[in-house]
Amino acid sequence: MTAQKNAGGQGPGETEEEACREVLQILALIGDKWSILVIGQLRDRTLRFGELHRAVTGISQRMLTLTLRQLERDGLVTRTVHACVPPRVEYALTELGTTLLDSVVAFGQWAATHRKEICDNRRRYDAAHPPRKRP
Amino acid sequence: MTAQKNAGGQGPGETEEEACREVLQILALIGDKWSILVIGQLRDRTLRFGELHRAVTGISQRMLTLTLRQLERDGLVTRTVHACVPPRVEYALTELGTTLLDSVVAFGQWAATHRKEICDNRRRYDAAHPPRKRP
DNA sequence: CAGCATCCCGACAGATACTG
DNA sequence: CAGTATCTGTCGGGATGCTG
Repeated sequence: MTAQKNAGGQGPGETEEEACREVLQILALIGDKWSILVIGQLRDRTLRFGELHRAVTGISQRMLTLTLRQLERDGLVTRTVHACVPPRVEYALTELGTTLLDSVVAFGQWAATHRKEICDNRRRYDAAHPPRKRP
Repeated sequence: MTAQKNAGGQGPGETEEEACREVLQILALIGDKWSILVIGQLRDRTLRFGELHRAVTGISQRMLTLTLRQLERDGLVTRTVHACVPPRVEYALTELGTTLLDSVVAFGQWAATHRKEICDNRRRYDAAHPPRKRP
């Protein structure tokens, strides 16, 4: 099925290399510590900056801003400024953002399913490979 | 569906917080630039260290070693040393590793499908938000 | 061949202070 | 309230050199 293979396929002068890089770049998005957490918070309702800041425990103001900017840039969230005082800025998931979240959750299923197994593997490995002795 | 919710669920004294952290940690695994590339190379055959080094373009010896150690620790790949000279070390995907790859590929579908859309969004955003003027 | 040890640099996260 | 600006420390990761 070439149509399948070419879903989101390369453009005319585009190499597979380039496409691969882009995909990796997108994968990195979900590896990002904060992105998924922020998106997760926006799952079922729009939130204000401060609400997000409180909801995502541990994130700094700076990181929240940067993360939101990136998500906005990618078209995963919308940023709506209400012209009033005090300022009121609301963030919401776009449809694209929702589909991303769904996919990530699907992958999260894998992680949840194999979490224990992986942790066990780690413990076993660490037991078998003790931290260097210094005689 | 509580059974669903508890797939890979928490142990006795384990908080949801901790479980969440672990899942995030696993998600970070695939955000890692090299992990997926290495795993991808091992998709259909076992490879030697040098072969991997050549196959994964751009990776440094150091990063390849570290990546492989992490994957081995997590039980995603096996490391087999053949006692001969010159040394011969072979890496292969475990079953767990295979299921991970499958899941990642599934997510990769999402990325491939929306790649263009995201890139367009970025271009549009960058056009609308020119890099700061300094008067 | 496979891989560990060391040095080193740039990127990036956190804290803090200031502004529309 | 919702940011921006700046400084600073850390840390990932590349290059290099040495071993089993």
